[in-house]
Amino acid sequence: MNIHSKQKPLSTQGGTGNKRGQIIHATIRLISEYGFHGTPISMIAQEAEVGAGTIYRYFKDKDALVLEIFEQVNKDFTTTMLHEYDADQPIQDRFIHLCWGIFRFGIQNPHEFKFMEQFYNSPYGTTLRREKLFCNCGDSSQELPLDKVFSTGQAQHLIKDLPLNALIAHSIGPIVFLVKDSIAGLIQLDNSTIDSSLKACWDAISVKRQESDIQ
Amino acid sequence: MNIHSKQKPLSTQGGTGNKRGQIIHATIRLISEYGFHGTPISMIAQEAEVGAGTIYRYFKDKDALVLEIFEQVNKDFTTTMLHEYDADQPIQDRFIHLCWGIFRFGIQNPHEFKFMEQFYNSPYGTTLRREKLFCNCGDSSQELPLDKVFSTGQAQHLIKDLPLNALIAHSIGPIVFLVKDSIAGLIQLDNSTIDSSLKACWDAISVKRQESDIQ
Amino acid sequence: MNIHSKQKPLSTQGGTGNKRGQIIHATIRLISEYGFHGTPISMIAQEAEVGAGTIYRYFKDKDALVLEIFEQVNKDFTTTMLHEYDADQPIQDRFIHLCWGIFRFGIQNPHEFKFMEQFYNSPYGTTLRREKLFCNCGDSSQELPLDKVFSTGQAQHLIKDLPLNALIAHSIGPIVFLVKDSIAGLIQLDNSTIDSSLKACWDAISVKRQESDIQ
Amino acid sequence: MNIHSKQKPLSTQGGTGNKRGQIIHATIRLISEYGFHGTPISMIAQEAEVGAGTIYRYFKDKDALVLEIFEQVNKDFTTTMLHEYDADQPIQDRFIHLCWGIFRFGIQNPHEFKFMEQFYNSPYGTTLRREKLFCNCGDSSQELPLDKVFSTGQAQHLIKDLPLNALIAHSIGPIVFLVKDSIAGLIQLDNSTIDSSLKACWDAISVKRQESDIQ
DNA sequence: AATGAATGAGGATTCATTCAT
DNA sequence: TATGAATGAATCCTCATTCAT
Repeated sequence: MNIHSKQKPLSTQGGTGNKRGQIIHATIRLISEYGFHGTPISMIAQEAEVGAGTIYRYFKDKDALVLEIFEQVNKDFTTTMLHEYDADQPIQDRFIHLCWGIFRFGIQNPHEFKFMEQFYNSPYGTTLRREKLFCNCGDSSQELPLDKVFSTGQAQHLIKDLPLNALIAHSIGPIVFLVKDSIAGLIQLDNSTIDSSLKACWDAISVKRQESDIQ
Repeated sequence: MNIHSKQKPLSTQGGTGNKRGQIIHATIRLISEYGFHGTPISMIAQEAEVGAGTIYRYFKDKDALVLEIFEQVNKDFTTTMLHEYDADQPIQDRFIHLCWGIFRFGIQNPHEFKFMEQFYNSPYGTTLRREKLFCNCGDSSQELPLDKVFSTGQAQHLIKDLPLNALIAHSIGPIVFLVKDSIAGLIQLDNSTIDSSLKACWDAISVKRQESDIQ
Repeated sequence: MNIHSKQKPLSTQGGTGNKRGQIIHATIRLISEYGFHGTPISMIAQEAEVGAGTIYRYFKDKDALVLEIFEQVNKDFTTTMLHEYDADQPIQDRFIHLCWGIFRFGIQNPHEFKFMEQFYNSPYGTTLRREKLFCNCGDSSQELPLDKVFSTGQAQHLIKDLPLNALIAHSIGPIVFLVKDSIAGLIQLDNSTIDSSLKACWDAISVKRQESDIQ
Repeated sequence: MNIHSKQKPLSTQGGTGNKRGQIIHATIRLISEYGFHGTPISMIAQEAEVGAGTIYRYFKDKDALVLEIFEQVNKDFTTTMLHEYDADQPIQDRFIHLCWGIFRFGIQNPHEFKFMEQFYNSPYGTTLRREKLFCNCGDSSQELPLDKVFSTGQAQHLIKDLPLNALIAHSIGPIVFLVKDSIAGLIQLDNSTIDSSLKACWDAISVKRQESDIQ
């Protein structure tokens, strides 16, 4: 199976019913394209082929709709990253695997990816970040896998001694840019391009042990 | 003078009057925080301590206001990047200089920086990108300095043979992430952190000449 | 049945619902009195006992509301004129019949009549006239019954050889004035007054056959 | 001198100064075209090449501006009608003379004519009419010349025994229609057309003495 | 006297949300 | 349960009027 093959979007697997799924999909598609404020409930209702009032049977209000979708999409995102992930592999392999997951998710779920971007660049996102920082409420208490890779890699002196945020910036930052460009049609993300990009990411964060040490 | 020292925001230097400047600043501050659609004209008027109608004396409508500010901020951004830039320096120095400029601009003009981010993540930004791509109208015909560095660096086999978009992703992507984190208070961007981050960016895109060449 | 007896205004017969009819009636009443620009949507909403937003469920915007009403009223007007009209009658009878129709319509539908006047004296009306003149688009291609009467009457040398516009001016001009005066309470339009007015109209446009014939 | 020859508009002869005249002319031109509500003060100021505030030096507010202009135009209108009027002539000649005046005024002062029309078809006009009716305030107490012609003509059994309003409707109604059509370019009002139209007006209101006399 | 920048009340329109069916 | 008509608060924008210069 190729990275570009279509697959049933994760975000509705396990949904409680059909209408709910239709609403979620419509919301993702529309918000990913027009943004939160550019997407009226009426438009969602129409795209979902559902009455406007029906949306309020499933979600308290527009905020709740978006928030709930974000959490679902975020969960799906993590799931994709962790698919076939083996924590016993070497650090570099684990890093590459996780980053591949981001590419996979973004390419296979462009709407969901852009939705997340919209979300992070909205007041929601800011609020969420702060909450994640200051109170460890929610289920975000568990250490994220990438963080684990970084801390372990640093302990093994494979990864540079940069702040965690910086390591994330140097690995996820480029990928986000690339996936967005890919969705916008500005770049063709074939496997070799992805491979060399991931190599570049690794170059950015890894200690260049090989050159001096080995020899 | 330190990177963190405050300075008069560029975007109003040379403004035609006081009210106009107040409006621009208020808009930048508010949109950087709440986004375009989350910032009503009335809120701008209040923040600018100006009547709502006054805004329309200076700008045709809300779109024109935002567009004009974006163009000004973008110009200021380029100016900051190119400050004391010397195209005769070695590629790596030029790369570092330009990237430092981004950090400088983002740290000294956090509102402007977030404003630009909001802009690029809105339908405006999408449109703008497409226009830049398909028609080389406007004054965007001149090659951007970073692009020049990349193409020159590639010609000298100093920089990896990645697509231009990918090179940009690997240099600007991390910086944008870091500046945003810095503005959000999630990381302290002191000079040494910036230096090591820029080193990481260079590692990502540069050919590791040393290893192979030396031997 | 007397000319002055009230009757259900034509313009809502066959309306799709109640609210729509309320909106139309309120609009006609208010615009007939205060004019297009003197009648805010909020006033229409209040008069129609309807939320302001409701109006936009039925009409795209204020222009569409007015335009649609005008077309309906115009249609009703024509219907009233042509009621029991017999094209086989002598010219004078046909002329009188049609003009009586204008009186009937104006007296029984004073608001609609003044609405039409407002419309014709607004930029809408001017535009409409020009369109009618220059392109025979729409369904205005069919000759109006009064025009037919005039051309036929001229062919029979019963009606003066004046330009069509002049004939219309001499027949409709006085009637419009009279109906407006009647609505304003400045004149009592009983049947005998109408009869003698119509006789005057006929005198204005008809060839005085009698005199010459006798001699 | 031909009816179509240009002449200095009456409405500013004897004005107190230049600015005032400019304002009045601009207002007439613009309101005649766009209507009262379609003509902002700012537009008048621009057309008059005068500061917006200046208008308020000469007129209390927009209402006063329009009202005052109307009174002036109305006075000019009467003046035009009465120009070289001889109350000792036969009734028909006097009638023709006065009606000719209306044509003259309308053709030579199309903006003023349309302004008056706009005025009469606005709430102002309605109000004015009522005031004219119920209280004989203002200087409207004097009998209008046309009224005098009608009453005298009726006394001489030359003019039909119709209500005064009806006589006005049958004489002014057609003329107003014709002048409006002329201004709109829908008809060419040369002298012979005007003559025959006035003949038609006379036919409408006059007793057909000839027929019966002959017998 | 003349100006036109500044104001804010008021107008058109949108849209999240409710509720009767 | 599902609907979509109805609502009115909130938004963008206009424009009559004021007032400092």
